[in-house]
Amino acid sequence: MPSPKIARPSSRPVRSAPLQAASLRQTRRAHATETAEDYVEAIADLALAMGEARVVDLARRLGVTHVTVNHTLARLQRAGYLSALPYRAIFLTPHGQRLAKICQQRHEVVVAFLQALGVPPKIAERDAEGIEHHVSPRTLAAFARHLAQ
Amino acid sequence: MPSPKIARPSSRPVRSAPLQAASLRQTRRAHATETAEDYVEAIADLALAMGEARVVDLARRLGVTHVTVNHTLARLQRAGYLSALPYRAIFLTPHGQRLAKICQQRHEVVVAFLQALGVPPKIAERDAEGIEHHVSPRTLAAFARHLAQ
DNA sequence: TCTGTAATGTAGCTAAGGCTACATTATGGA
DNA sequence: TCCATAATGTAGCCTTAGCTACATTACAGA
Ligand SMILES: [Mn+2]
Ligand SMILES: [Mn+2]
Ligand SMILES: [Mn+2]
Ligand SMILES: [Mn+2]
Repeated sequence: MPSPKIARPSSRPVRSAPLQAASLRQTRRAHATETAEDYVEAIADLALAMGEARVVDLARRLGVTHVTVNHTLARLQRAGYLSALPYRAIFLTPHGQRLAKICQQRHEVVVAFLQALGVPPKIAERDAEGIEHHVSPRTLAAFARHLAQ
Repeated sequence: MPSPKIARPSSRPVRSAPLQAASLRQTRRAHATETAEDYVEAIADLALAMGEARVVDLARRLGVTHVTVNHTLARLQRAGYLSALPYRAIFLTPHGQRLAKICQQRHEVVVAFLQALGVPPKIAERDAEGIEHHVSPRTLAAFARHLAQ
């Protein structure tokens, strides 16, 4: 063992090790589902806007190459979020549709909330794309409450 | 080419493909620096609380094994955030200290802001751990403004 | 009907960030 | 002084998520 372990001389609010560890675990868990959330949301958006979701459109919207899209779609199909046949459009399963709806709504609330705080629209959109995945139901409710004045 | 590309029959606010792609790129960029931010913040906290930061303490606080800590520390050392010698404590470089200070302050603002909205402390802490990395300067300023009433 | 080309798919690479299992070192206390 | 053991380090594995380069397919229009 190194040595002292004396009490901290600090004044800053120091989170306990267990709470911080739990928080970081939760953040990593959120990142693990983040890709699924963004993909199903984009697929639902495209289906609504253009009738169907194709790989190129997804690649354009997600800012990645079509190779990355293909690779990820295979994983999401294995996970049961969507179905796809070679050279055909992509369709959400009921499971994927449920997730998409939740994500669309949460996305809108986060963007609206940031804009209500005075954040410019494009910056609000940018920040929301990351923030949304770390907003718990309680926090989302607080955002909605604030929006309703 | 598939076919129609007819105008969308929707009413939902649909973000443009370029804006959404840019937002997602920014989110991925944030995730790339997120580990560095959490590590230097934890190292600064530990240095203050216990005089020095050791691998076991970091592992406990970050909720990962000491192997993961070692691996990541090697990368962060290469990136110039910290210095470490085998079997010795870890120290932040001036570069790392600068980043740590920014992250500590931002973290506190985000937590305080969520709590001010009525989010319970532990949930605020949990969500903040993820949200903080996606809060732009403009949004952080908006949070601070709201805190100052 | 045929075909040029856009869309889609595949092979194979990189890096980050996790892990278990095992090896090595440092040191507090007997 | 010396050693048990906690701390630290290393080897090697996995998954996700990017990429380039190249192969294949589908289909709109000539
Ligand atoms: Mn997102
Ligand atoms: Mn979104
Ligand atoms: Mn964090
Ligand atoms: Mn994130």
